[in-house]
Amino acid sequence: MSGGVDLDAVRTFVSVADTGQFQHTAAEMAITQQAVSKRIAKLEEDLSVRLFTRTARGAQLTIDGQAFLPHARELLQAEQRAADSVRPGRRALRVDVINRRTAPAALLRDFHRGYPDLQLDVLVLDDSGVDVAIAAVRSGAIDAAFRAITIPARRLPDGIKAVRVVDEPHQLLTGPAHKLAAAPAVTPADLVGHRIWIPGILPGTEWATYYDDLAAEFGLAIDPVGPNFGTEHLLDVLADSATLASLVGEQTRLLWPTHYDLRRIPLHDPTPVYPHSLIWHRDNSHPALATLHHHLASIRSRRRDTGIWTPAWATRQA
Amino acid sequence: MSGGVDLDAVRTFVSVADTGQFQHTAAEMAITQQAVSKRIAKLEEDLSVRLFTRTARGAQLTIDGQAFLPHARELLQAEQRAADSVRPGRRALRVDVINRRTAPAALLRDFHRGYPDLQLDVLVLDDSGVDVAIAAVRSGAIDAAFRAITIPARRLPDGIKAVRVVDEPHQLLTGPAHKLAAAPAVTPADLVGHRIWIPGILPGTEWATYYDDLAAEFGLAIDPVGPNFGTEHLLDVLADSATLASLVGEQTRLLWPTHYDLRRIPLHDPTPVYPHSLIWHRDNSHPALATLHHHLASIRSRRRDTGIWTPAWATRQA
DNA sequence: GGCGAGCCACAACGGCGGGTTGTGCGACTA
DNA sequence: TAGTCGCACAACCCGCCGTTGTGGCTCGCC
Repeated sequence: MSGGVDLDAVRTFVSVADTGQFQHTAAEMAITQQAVSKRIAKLEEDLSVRLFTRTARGAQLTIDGQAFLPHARELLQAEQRAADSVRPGRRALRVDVINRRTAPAALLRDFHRGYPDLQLDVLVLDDSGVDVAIAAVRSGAIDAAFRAITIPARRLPDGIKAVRVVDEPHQLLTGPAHKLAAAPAVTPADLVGHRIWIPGILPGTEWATYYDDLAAEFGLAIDPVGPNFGTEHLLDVLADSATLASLVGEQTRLLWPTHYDLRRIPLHDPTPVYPHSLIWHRDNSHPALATLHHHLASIRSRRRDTGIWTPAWATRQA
Repeated sequence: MSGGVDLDAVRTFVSVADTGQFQHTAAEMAITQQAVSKRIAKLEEDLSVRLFTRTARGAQLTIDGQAFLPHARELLQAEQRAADSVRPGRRALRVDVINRRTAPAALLRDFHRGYPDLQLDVLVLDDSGVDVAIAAVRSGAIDAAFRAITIPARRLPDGIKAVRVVDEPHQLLTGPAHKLAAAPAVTPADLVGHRIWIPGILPGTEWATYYDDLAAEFGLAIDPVGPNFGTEHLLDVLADSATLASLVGEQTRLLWPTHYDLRRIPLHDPTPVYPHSLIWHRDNSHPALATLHHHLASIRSRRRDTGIWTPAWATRQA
């Protein structure tokens, strides 16, 4: 029960399965036939199963070998993808999002669906904050970031570019017992006096800035404090509460038990939207970055410009 | 450019990423802290990238490390699946099909969709022929097989059971210039005098037996000979031919360029169906096998019993 | 500010895994 | 039956990777 599988052995196995002969593989991999024999033998011992039947003119897959083969190929491809994800120079396009349930994440899923051949890595930088993202883009560690730009455009570091690409409308999320649960739509003014609970927002982050401004603008009681026990817990509390509500992005896909009977209620007059900008470096020549720009250009036309609200700092941007 | 990645190093990497400390990982993996340090260092060298920033109270992922982490997890899962596919005793349910484009393969895809947690391996035994499949089931090398049983039920080896589960209707496949291309449906009798081309059928296989009987029954000219250049070639030839047609399973999903304009024409009065039986061993106690039986039972009711044709040997079965 | 604690890296050493060469054995062929 | 082809076993040996021992760095605490 060593458990561990040697990838070189797996590579050797696949080669033998393809060529049908230990010797071919030996030549191909520039080792001796005996080494191939040993590798296969060890792999068979590790898996405690026989992979080939040795005949006088080669090796033939056993049924176990046939079952193992596709998994072996998949394993090697996974290794390739893993190595490619950090390969300096020609790695996957690396894009940062604030979190995986916001509109940009959904947008990137669509992008990936449209260009499945492009290597794409979506990641969530641990320390939230635009500065961190900008620094990462500047250093070349990541290729792009979807963030809300809370600082004036002219103060961006040299070479850093940013364009507002996605406005994510917010919706009110309530349980069935909430006073606004039956409303077809509500305005921000309707929310005055109601408690809005958005747990897990750390002070000083983009989120905090946005919700602070939103609360100040409309006189709302947005309560960002309180421990974040995860989305499930939030939904759990909302489902039973007549006084608490929350705000979620329109495209945020949440899963909850049907008996929770939560409601999503659109916001109007105006609709608060979260302004996501794409941030990238002027000199970044990653080919997939151009493709991403292209993809975004085809989407940007769908953006609404009237009836929406954003913080003052967002309207100062290009 | 060693290229090869050591899975033990990857395991170590993931552990350090989770715990945040080399020492924790060392204790967890029952090795020394120095060994962990070396493994990570070597992995970083292999990938020529820095994965952690070492601090005074632990190790923190770099951005490259964050990008690598999900791929590393995926890689380890792939290793697990590969090992599980042959793990004696509790390996994945192993089911043989005649080929991956027939109805049983589609059925297994549905089965897998319905029970995604079950480990399932679909394989195509190289040497076609029922006997091979039966022998494999008998030896326990595979758990089940979808095959056409061409021998009487009573002659099955002891312990081997078989039940006819899927009848796959055949359709005529023609190019736009074919004389029958515009017909909404045809009968086998309509095919007399037309050339039916089904390349790649080896003599002595289940397929050959079936098509021989079909041809004899209705006086058809089914031409199984000729080299098999692959499906693309077959479609290519059909698209341009006014005299050649082929037979395909109703559920066979073929992809062809739209300008080929190929037609699938149902067969009636009677509809030739290919009788797939599930073959398994009475004493096989693999839990997923019971689930498969359950799944099949819920489907079997959809089988038509009238207006179909099968070879005589098929009707002799239970 | 100095001292101790915690955590990681470097150095020297040793065992063993995995490569090599050399040889043997079984199967198919002429 | 001799020859060839293809894989396995044996002996050897190098290098990798683990160990122990130690040093350096950065905290936090008195």
